[in-house]
Amino acid sequence: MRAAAASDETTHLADHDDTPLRSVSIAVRVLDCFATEPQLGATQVAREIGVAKSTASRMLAALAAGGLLERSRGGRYRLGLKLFEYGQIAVNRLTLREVALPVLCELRDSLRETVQLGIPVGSDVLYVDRMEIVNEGSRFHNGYYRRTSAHSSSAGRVMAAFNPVLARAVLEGGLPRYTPFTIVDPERYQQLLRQARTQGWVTSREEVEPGFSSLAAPVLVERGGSRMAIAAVSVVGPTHRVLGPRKEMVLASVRRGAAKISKALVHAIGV
Amino acid sequence: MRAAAASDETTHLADHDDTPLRSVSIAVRVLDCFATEPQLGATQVAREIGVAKSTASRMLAALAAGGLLERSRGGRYRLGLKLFEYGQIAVNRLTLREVALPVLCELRDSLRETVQLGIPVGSDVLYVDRMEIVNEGSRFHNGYYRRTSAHSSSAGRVMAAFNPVLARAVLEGGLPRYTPFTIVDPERYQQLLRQARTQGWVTSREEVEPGFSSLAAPVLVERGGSRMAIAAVSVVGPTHRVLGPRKEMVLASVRRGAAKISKALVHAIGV
DNA sequence: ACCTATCGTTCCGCTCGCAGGAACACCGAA
DNA sequence: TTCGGTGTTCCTGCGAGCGGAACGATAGGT
Repeated sequence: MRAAAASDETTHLADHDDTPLRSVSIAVRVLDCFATEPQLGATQVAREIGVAKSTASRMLAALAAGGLLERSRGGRYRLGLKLFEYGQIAVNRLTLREVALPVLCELRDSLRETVQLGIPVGSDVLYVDRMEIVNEGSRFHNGYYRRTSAHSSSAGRVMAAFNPVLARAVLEGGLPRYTPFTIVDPERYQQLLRQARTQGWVTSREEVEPGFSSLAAPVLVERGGSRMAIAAVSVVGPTHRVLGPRKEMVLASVRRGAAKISKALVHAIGV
Repeated sequence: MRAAAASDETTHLADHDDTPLRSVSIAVRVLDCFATEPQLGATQVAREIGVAKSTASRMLAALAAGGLLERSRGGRYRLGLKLFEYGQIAVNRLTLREVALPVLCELRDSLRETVQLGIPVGSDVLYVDRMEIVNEGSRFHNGYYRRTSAHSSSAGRVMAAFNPVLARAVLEGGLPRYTPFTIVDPERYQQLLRQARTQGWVTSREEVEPGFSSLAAPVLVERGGSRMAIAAVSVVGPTHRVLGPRKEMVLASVRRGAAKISKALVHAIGV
């Protein structure tokens, strides 16, 4: 997931030493630690990024003073709500989201299933919007809005089919396994991409989380003469509900919604 | 916001002079600039926080290298999507949100109006969840999830009624005017708080945005023998839809939902 | 097309903030 | 209580980074 330093870790500070502002760069790396672990102490952070314990402690205190981190009981730290606040500002600049909102709402209401809007980030898909419904009992708690590897989710795969940059990033990043159904063979994956390219949609049968499946259609924009995916609309729910008898109906709705967003984006400037 | 450290101690006007990690503290202040202005250049940031232009430029470059900022055309910067990603992680640790999710979904579906879940932050209310519906044409575009002054929104006022800390923060922070209907008189405000305390709910008639009104009920938890508001459920929409003939029905649903969340929180540990 | 005002970036030297190690305070478990 | 663990603080030298000025690039006014 941290594609930046994926190549070769090598504890000596080679990884991106061209860093201006050494302490700021350390601060960012401290923050990055919390992407995988919900809460951490000074010692663990120091070990993770390879600095002195005192340095980590000071850094944590400084970030907490700035509101980017918060203290939890036991002197440990966790990401602060200020990040949520700023994150909302960041994501709200996407006109994509604004355009997609009514379409996603309508989809959610007519299908009565959870609807997502994902965009490619590195070799992952980041869900920038999600319209939830109540799932009696079980819930899709893959974590809200977390990044997901683009090869296993339907949204990621359908975007890769229509986005060479993403496809290459996925293949270079490898295909980790999440469930027994996850596609991990690059050859098979590319075959699925070709298939997706011709049919214009993708399903993912319990490849991310057992019991849950999804299907997705791409949001396409004209870019340099060809149509490229900049986002995808996906519907996720218990397998029997989205890939069972309702599959054709759900699929038609999702494709129609994605197409509507694509069309609306033509008249919008920017992404 | 910075009110956290503004309690009383340390030096008088040097509001951030106690800084550990000077450059990290500057970096945070740079980020803070983007809370009000969507995109900024080095010169504006330098002027805003009072550092040399070169310093601001280096800081912006470092933050962009870390993904907290992104470059936009024209060499300017804006908040990066990584903040959104981390922000989601930060907000997902709130068990409040998890508990509230099904209730909010149900409210949204039965009322067919936009439903929000807010928590107090400083003297503001921060909306940590929002269930949207399609509002034909006009939309409540107060900006998703932005903080709102707690005195004018129904969620903020009902929380203040059941949360002395928030009430004091609001009164100390002043009551800015947003629309001709905004309550700006502290005396009148406190009277409304007393009224809210007895009736257990609050309405806000176009006090935040013309044409839109809301009503809210508090999420209460036992804290030190008395019941204190830690959140509020609010419904917002065009005035005639939420405060018109449907008002009593909407109000009953909101109060029932908030009570359900309060009850569910008793059996949950943490916040 | 020229010129100019203003932007963002880079260079450089002096300085002072900070990394690092060790000592300290503290908590929970054995 | 002891002990291994934590987070925090104190100190010092050294080098990272701040500020000022110089440099290209860009845009708008003329």
